[in-house]
Amino acid sequence: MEKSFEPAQIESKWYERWEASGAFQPSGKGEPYCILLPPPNVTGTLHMGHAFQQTVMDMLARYQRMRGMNTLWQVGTDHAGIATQKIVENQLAVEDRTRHDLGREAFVERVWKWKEESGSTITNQMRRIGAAADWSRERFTMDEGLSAAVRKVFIDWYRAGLIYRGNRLVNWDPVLGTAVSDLEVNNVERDGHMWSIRYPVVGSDESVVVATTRPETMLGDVAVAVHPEDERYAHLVGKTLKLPLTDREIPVIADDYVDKDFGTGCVKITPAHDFNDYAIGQRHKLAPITIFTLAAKVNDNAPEKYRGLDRYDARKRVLADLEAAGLLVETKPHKLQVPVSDRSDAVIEPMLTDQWFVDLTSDVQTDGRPGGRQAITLPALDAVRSGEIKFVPENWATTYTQWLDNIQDWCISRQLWWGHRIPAWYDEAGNIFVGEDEADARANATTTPVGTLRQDDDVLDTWFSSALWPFSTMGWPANGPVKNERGEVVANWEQDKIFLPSAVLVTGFDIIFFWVARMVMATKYFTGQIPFREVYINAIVRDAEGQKMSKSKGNTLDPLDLIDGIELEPLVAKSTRSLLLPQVREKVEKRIRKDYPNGIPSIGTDALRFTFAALASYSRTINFDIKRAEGYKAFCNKLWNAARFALSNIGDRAEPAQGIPQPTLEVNRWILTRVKQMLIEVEQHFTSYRFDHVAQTLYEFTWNELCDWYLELIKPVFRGKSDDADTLTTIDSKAIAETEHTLLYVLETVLRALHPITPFITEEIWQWVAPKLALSESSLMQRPWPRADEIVADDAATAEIEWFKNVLSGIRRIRSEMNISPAKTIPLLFADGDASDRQRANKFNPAIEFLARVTPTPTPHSTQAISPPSIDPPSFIPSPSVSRWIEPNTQEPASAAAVVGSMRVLIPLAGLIDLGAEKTRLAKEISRIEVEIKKCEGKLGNANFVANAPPEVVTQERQRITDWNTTVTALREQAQKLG
RNA sequence: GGGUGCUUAGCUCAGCGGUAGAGCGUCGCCCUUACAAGGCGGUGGUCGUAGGUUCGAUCCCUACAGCACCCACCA
Repeated sequence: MEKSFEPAQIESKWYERWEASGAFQPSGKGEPYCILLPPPNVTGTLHMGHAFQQTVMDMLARYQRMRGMNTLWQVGTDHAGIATQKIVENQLAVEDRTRHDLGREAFVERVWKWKEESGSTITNQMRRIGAAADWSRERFTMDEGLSAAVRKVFIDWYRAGLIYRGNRLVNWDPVLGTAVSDLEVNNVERDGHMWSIRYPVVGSDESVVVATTRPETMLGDVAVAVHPEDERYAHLVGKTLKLPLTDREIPVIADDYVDKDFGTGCVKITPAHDFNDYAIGQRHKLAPITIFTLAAKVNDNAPEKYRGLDRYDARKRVLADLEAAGLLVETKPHKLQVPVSDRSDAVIEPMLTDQWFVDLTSDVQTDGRPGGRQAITLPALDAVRSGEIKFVPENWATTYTQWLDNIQDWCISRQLWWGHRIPAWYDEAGNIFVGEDEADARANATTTPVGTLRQDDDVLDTWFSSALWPFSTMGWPANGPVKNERGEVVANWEQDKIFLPSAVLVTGFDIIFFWVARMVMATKYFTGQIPFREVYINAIVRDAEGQKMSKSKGNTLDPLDLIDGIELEPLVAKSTRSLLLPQVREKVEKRIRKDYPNGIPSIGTDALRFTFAALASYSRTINFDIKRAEGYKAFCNKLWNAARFALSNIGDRAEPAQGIPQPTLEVNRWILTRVKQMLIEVEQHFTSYRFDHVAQTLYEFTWNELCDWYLELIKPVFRGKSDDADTLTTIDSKAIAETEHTLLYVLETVLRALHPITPFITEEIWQWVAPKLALSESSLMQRPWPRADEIVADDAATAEIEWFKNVLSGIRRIRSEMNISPAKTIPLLFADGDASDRQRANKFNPAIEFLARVTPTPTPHSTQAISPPSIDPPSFIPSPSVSRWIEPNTQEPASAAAVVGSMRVLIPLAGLIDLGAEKTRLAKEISRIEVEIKKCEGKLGNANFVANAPPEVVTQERQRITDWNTTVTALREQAQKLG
């Protein structure tokens, strides 16, 4: 093995070997366990959020696979309608062309070409994270198989009356030229104005004043509304107003939507460009007047002078004209929420257009069939309410159910070219025909088509196909095997439906509505099953200061840069490349030079994954700090070196050790006990998705138990090995053999337990370890998860080792506090204590001498052969009887002391220790314990405590006070001896 | 307006009814033959505020304050 851990050297080889071995595919044996990858946008590149989420999925998949589950991690990518179309349109823009220059067919072909060339960026990056996903089943939402599912779902829902086409007010993105769903609109606070405009009453000197943030929409006003109980305006209801700047007259209507106390209490009503106004217009049967084109320019319904103006130019003109007419009463600054398109940042314009909708709100259809609420929404709601689907952390269930309780119909048509084209045709009379293709649509027609049929130009919302992911990827609705474009079988519903429901969905809270809810709806409806049993909502990754990562802030991190490391200059270059504004570029560059003066060090995949695991508590954000990742790289190095230590001490065994060790030495029995506890905890934490605790448990075991203690404690055993083999007694070689076996077993077990988090380093080390244990598997990936119940715990051995650790810690503390060099050998004596202390001191003497650098006891017969030990079972190595013990009532040298139970561990002061400093140290220790004793006495002196607290708590408290008293007595005695 | 979180050591976070923990940082001593990406030891917290429940509250309840995020919004 190399001297230190070099991730780059070992990561490159293992992934390909694993994948080639078929280890990523379902074994076909055991209980099905499926994880669905939220298909990333095919346009995407891996960011920290992906890396985190995928690490979580990979840990689960690897863990369950080792546990013997028939594990499928289903992967694929999403066609991402708008995002992908935009990329290719941007390419065309460079050539000074638009998609319309190419025409639909050629454009779509070009997008496909782009997808073939660039669409696997993100999946290749996933491989660098170590994702053990089944790539042989990789799917794309526009695969033929998945497209067939989309068509069937659309047609079935249409025929069930659950999809309808309607002329409705929708969120229109005038830049992208398409409708978007409610979810794709963000409300952004902007500084604007509130304008008050006077509308004269026809045939009167009176007038009303309305307030608006969008004065240009007055051109489309159809009424002014007041509250029905507003006495100020009661006499005007039913009267007519002169709509300024136009030749139209509009009524005053009464509607209790109006808030009497807001503004003037009068609201202008523009049903064609405002959702609330639309509802009011419907209630009062007022025909909406659309005044904008789809590009948000004023149309021919407005007076001529405004036509063709962009909505913001129109606003200026309208205001100027109102001002000139003396009808602009007031202008004041006003903060308002502006609806902005998620994809283009364009301000959304509500527009009346023909669109397709999924009914999610009606209870019963006019013909008596169940409406969308009954058929789709409520089953999705019940799946979570009933607990059939569980959210982790569970409070997200509230978010889910509240959204479904207030859901609107889902606008599924998009005026794009890239996507699943809607399987609907229109005849020349405007009748609708839906089917797999034109022939099928005709065959299923209920009316005779008039003239030729023309297919709907629109495509479906990207999320429509994502909603089907849990069953479309399993081969639904085909009867037999589904093949990809290369002719390989990727799914077969008859076999693969065992993976439905999947075990857990790992995803971000931001797509609970977009995706999670819709998968439940569609999967429930079409398969009768839930799509997944649990939904683990992962945290959002922020920077070290808790700020959102964004390119314009310059605080993003590329997971691959963390893995590979990157020099400062290339980092600056790549971080500023896509930034357009010079001042932003400058700011970002400055920040990067400040944050990473030396670039980013290479952390390696394993350390990055360990960091993600360690951060994955139930908190909803995690702050990623490179410092932390560097700490976990150190952990990897620690593990690496522990393995080197083990392997170099064991050397080439003639015969490999096999099976689970049954050692007799306490130190070995103790570490096995600790391994058992560690495994039990790790399993619990996996079950509850507490990856932070999984990581912490493994970290602490590996570092604080295995490395800090076990490896140190067995050094005295192995020290015997370096001696001439002839001088070893039988017991020595037995002790060495069982220790080697235990060490190998423990190391191999911890490698298995760590493998889900750090697959690369564990595999690499395992390859060195496996031959020495005669393991038949060729890869750690094939090893079973270590079972805690195979290991026997030994509490007695644990008590022995705890005693020993206390003695050693006591000596170390004295050394440190008294400034005795760790290299200096010191004398050691024991006093007081009981019989078991004597026995233990005797037994552990050689280990104490070795590990605490203690002067060996002069043994009268040191030249003679070592006598057989009187203790059974043998300890580290057999020990001659020692003469460290100070008998009662004998003179003892002035010493520094540590107390273990009732025993005093003494280091004689002569020449080593400052008497005054030792007195101070003792006094401090005594007063600390006295405080504890006071606390205990306070509790036990309280009759209510003794009467009401659980008996075991009272017992525990009594035990504590006894222990403290023992310790403090010994300390006081020591203090007194020092004078 | 409705909802959901968070507030614990200098920083980032666990803990959650019965002795306040980790990592990083910091301080001291050590290049001790697995590891200086290391070892050993130390420092550091009246657990946001105020009440309540309880024998006992960082933990449960109530109110308040501050900070986030989500949803819906008054023209």
